Amino acid sequence: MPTRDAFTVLADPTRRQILDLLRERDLMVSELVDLLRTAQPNVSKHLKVLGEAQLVNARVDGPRRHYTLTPEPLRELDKWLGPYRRAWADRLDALEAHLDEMTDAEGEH
Amino acid sequence: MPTRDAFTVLADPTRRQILDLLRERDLMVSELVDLLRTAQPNVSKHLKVLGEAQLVNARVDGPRRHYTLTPEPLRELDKWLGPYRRAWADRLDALEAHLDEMTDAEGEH
DNA sequence: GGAGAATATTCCTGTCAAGGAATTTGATGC
DNA sequence: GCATCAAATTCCTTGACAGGAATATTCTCC
Repeated sequence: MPTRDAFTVLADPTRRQILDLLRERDLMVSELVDLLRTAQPNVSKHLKVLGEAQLVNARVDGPRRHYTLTPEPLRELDKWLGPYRRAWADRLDALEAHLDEMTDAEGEH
Repeated sequence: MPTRDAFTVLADPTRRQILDLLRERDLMVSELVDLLRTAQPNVSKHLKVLGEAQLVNARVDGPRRHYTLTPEPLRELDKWLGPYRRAWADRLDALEAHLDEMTDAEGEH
């Protein structure tokens, strides 16, 4: 099974919700089940996918497992986003320039 | 059909490639077909999805359409990423602190 | 208005992934 | 060792979606 890339993993809303929850604090599976109101096997399955993508890590504690967020892979996403940040900044600049131009023109006649 | 969110739209590698290409300059469909080496109908379909997600915009020019990147929706993604940036910065800080601690301990004996 | 170009749409098929139900594995305490 | 709790795995069904092939639309030019 080809391990899925970060984009694919994040496409699922339940998984994003899990990550959001783990940002606050570590949680064990049963806690996630309560918070997400979804069946335990599904939570486990999503955690497995997240684990394969290195986005979470499990600390074993007897029969329980405490899951921790390991956000490093998200830096890749951040990196991908970089050039686009520039792109939308440029668009904002262009918009501003355009507005300035209109204001100038208005002042002129 | 419920229009897909940014995460879902970006999960497809071909669509990301289209966005990457449009970052350089506007392109018409036939140019994208050449660059992507994929069939024209598929390109059109992906462009449609990207358009619904407001990630691209078409300028009509006779029978051609020039597609432009409109990166604004990506700001949402950037926003989602925000708290995680903090999270991984914290983790780096913790790591550094830990290394400092080890160095200190080493110096002490 | 007909031909031909550029692009969009439709139909079809295969694949993959999510969720439900049931079961299994693993660890603990008695 | 057995009952029990926590979590993982398996099996199944269903829906979504990407890609291919064929066709339809829309515009331009003569």
